[in-house]
Amino acid sequence: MGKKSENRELPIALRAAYLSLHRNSDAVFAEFGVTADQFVLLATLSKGVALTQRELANRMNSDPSTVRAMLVLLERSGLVERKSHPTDSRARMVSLTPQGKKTFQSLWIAGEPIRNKMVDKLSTTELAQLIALLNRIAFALNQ
Amino acid sequence: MGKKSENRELPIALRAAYLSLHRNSDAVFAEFGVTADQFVLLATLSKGVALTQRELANRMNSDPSTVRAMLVLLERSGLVERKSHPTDSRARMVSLTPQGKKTFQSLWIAGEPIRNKMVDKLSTTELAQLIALLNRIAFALNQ
DNA sequence: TATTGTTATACTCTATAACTATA
DNA sequence: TATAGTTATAGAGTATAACAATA
Repeated sequence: MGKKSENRELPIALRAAYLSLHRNSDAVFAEFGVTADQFVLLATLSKGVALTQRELANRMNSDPSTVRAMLVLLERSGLVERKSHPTDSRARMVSLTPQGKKTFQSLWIAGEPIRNKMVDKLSTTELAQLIALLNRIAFALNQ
Repeated sequence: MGKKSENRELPIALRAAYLSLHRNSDAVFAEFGVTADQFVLLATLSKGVALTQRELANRMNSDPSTVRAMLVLLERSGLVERKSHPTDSRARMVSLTPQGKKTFQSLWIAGEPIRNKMVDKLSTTELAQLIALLNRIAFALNQ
């Protein structure tokens, strides 16, 4: 069966593509003192309103204690801040500082060549297919 | 442009799919005392002949010193062994021990539900497309 | 009772740079 | 000179479990 035999290749191909993306990102963001994973956190915050640490962890597919460790580092470098939640005094609202927003803009521009390199050789249709397939896999794995 | 706007989504989708795979794998392999990344190393060795540490690092898309750290752990748990290279006395040949081969077989079986979950909802064509697209992306990022 | 976040803790992966031994 | 591997070192992400405070 074709399917069975290629079953083995998918995890390897997925890993190779992700690691390449991760390494390229780390290399490009290093001059800003930011890691690829920290970029993801900043990008998540950049989308809009402040989030609780738990919401942030959920959206990043990460763990609350992992996110906390990252936030401590990012707070230390002045890119994020944590304020008390208006109604739930257990929670803390995380948001980008002005410097964090500025840095993120630079990071976004610096990362553009990577994003372009990924998609330049793909047609519009292929890109949409790829995203859809990846989302289906992630969904299936989380069931 | 459709392409430009979805440009942003691809890294996120790739990361989400990979992290789901990684977490599922870690969870399943934990009872064997093996991590997802160690599984990849063992799988690379299981394909055939012994490899030098450098070759192993290349095939795993990893770094020689990272691989060394992993090998130290795997040697300690008795799953791999390093013998001197027959002609190049600088190099060391890494291979699975008998116990390593046995454990890998168990790991391979234990991981089957994960691999199946990934592909069950995909047609044969979609699976082949996905693998091909991922490989193209990895290639492009390494240029 | 359940949930948010913190703390303590530990492990793994990652990678650079300096080093040795050899090719 | 270049290469294989080691060592030292450091940092970053990951996650579990126990805990306090609050919902």
